Amino acid sequence: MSSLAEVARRAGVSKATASRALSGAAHVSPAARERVSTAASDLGYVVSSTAASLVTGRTKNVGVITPFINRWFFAEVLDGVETALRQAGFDLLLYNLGDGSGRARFFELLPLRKRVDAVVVASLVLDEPELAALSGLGYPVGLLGTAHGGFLSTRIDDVAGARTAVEHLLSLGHERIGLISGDTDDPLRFTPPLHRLHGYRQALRAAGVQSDPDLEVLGYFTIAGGSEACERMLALPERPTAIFAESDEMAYGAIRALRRHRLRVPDDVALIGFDDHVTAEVMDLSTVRQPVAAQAVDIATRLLATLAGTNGEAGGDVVLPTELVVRGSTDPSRSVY
Amino acid sequence: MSSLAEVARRAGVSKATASRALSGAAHVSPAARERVSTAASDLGYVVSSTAASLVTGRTKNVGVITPFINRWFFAEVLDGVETALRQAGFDLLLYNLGDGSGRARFFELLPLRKRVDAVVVASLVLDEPELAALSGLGYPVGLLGTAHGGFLSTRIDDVAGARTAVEHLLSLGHERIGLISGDTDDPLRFTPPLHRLHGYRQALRAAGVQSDPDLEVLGYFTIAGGSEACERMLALPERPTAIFAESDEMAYGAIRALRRHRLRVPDDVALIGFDDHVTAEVMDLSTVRQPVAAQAVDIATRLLATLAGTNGEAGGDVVLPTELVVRGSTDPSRSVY
DNA sequence: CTGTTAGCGCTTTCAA
DNA sequence: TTGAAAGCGCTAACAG
Repeated sequence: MSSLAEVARRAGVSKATASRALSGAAHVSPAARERVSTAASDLGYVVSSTAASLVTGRTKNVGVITPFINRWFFAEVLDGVETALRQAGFDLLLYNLGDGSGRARFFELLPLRKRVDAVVVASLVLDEPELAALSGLGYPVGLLGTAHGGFLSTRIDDVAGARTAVEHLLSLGHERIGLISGDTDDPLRFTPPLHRLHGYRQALRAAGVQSDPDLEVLGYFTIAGGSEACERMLALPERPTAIFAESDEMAYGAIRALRRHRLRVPDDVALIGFDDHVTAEVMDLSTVRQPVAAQAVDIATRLLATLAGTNGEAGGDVVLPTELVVRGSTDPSRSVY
Repeated sequence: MSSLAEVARRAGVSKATASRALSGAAHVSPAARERVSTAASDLGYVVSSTAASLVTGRTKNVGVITPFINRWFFAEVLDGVETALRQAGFDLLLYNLGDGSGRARFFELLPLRKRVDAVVVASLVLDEPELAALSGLGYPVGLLGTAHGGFLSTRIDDVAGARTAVEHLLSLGHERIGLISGDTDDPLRFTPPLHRLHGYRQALRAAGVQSDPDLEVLGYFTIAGGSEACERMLALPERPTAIFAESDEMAYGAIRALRRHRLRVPDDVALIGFDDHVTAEVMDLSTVRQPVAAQAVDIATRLLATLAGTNGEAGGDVVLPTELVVRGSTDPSRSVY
């Protein structure tokens, strides 16, 4: 592997000039620039990012912290962030928390210290010590899916999205509407569970519909959890005529449970999810679409702008719109089957 | 951010001793070791990986190259690899090719040069120049999903897996079996399309069933492609009684098409996929399960062992088993609905 | 426009 | 067991 010194020697210039030419800096004669770049390509030279980082203090790496990777939402986020970073010449360093202990270890050790220039936090609700730890790093931090004073953030309005879903069911004449929810008690989880629950209750209240605690069942944001939650609702003395699941994946679980009970969707029970998961269309599931990749690109781009100093005081918190997508699971006339 | 020099000063030793103590090297007195580690934690010291890399030549980074991120298979791979790397104290640098031009740019620039110690290639069929470029890097390379002489690899037997799927349909009495395939013409794609096609044909031949080119339809490994492929088969003068889709996602597309035509699964057309995608169970889809995370962990672990010099000549190519999973899409008696 | 010089923070001989 | 010193490859003043 050739070094800058060899390139400089071959081009007949000093290391400084070679460095300037290669980095596209000003004050280099066209002739020198030309000879340097020829020498570099002849030698197959690549700058040692490690040596460059040591002197500049910048790594050209952005750390991305996720609670999971193998879930549709996070994979989509990673894709969006990676695309934005790659375009700007940054590398993506992936930190997956995996579970509670992984999370604790991460915030204790902060393995990304001195390894990144900025951090993207994907849909994690951070507690105060965690936030403090991240701030203490001194890097710009971008939050995706949540907002917190002083941090850059991009998200959707989960409350409004949930309200839209429930209003759709109400407009169809349903009043006994079940909710398959996430866990709001665990303070370390995402905000969606909390916000989508609020939206659900708001919509019912606004419509003058009495809410029933029995109809709010925990589904843990998984297919299996959604299935069990639905089963529990179906065991009620008076079962719901419609269900809002806080995620499409929980809605899939509900579909399974409903089919087991030989109940037809939407004739016996109407169903709407949230996300517009990649398979929602084939499942013919009505849902509230959220722009995942767009959120990822937005936060990454703005973080990069901050790093480059070109942010120009652009607002700290961006809220992207959601959209109701009506399919066969609430409207039989739209059923594709 | 404190430096090694400050730690050394605070502990009353030289930088050399501090470095040795911190890295757990031998020849350090217990007393010195103790004082150094106290000083380090007092100061909140973290080694500058960048400076360390510059002198050792090792980065503690592993590059992972993927064609996509936002597809179930690759997200699962990333998760497995990340877990294995994290455990060994390595960071994961993500390189997503995205498309043909991204791929070309990647192999031309090789942006991971001087940034990683090893490379994992996830389910990409590399052509000779690409393979040469990767080899030329001088890093250990691990292939996931394919094998190539001289490289470490972990994969499944796609031919055998496909054969199993088709044999299952044959055992059910089907003879007119359609195939929804991937694109075998594009030399830059995965091997699965090619291998699963072979398995399909092998199984038919072994059973003495005449294969029909009209029944082999391109589905491009997407839901939409699977749907269109199925539509085309249903338009044939004599439609198939069973379909093998080379991926679960294409099978989902087929389910959609079949429902549109009011055909029942499996009564009118039996259907089997490949992968055991996370939603295959809720779709009640029979399939051939492949251990994705296990493949990822295996290749990452062995790559790390090679790096550590502890590989001990462990075989270069590991083939993990697949498993037939029978559900309601081929066996009505097992239907969960 | 170009070259000289001084480190960035660390590991690793080599000597003591 | 410990320390001094020499770089790893590069960038960024500072002169010229």
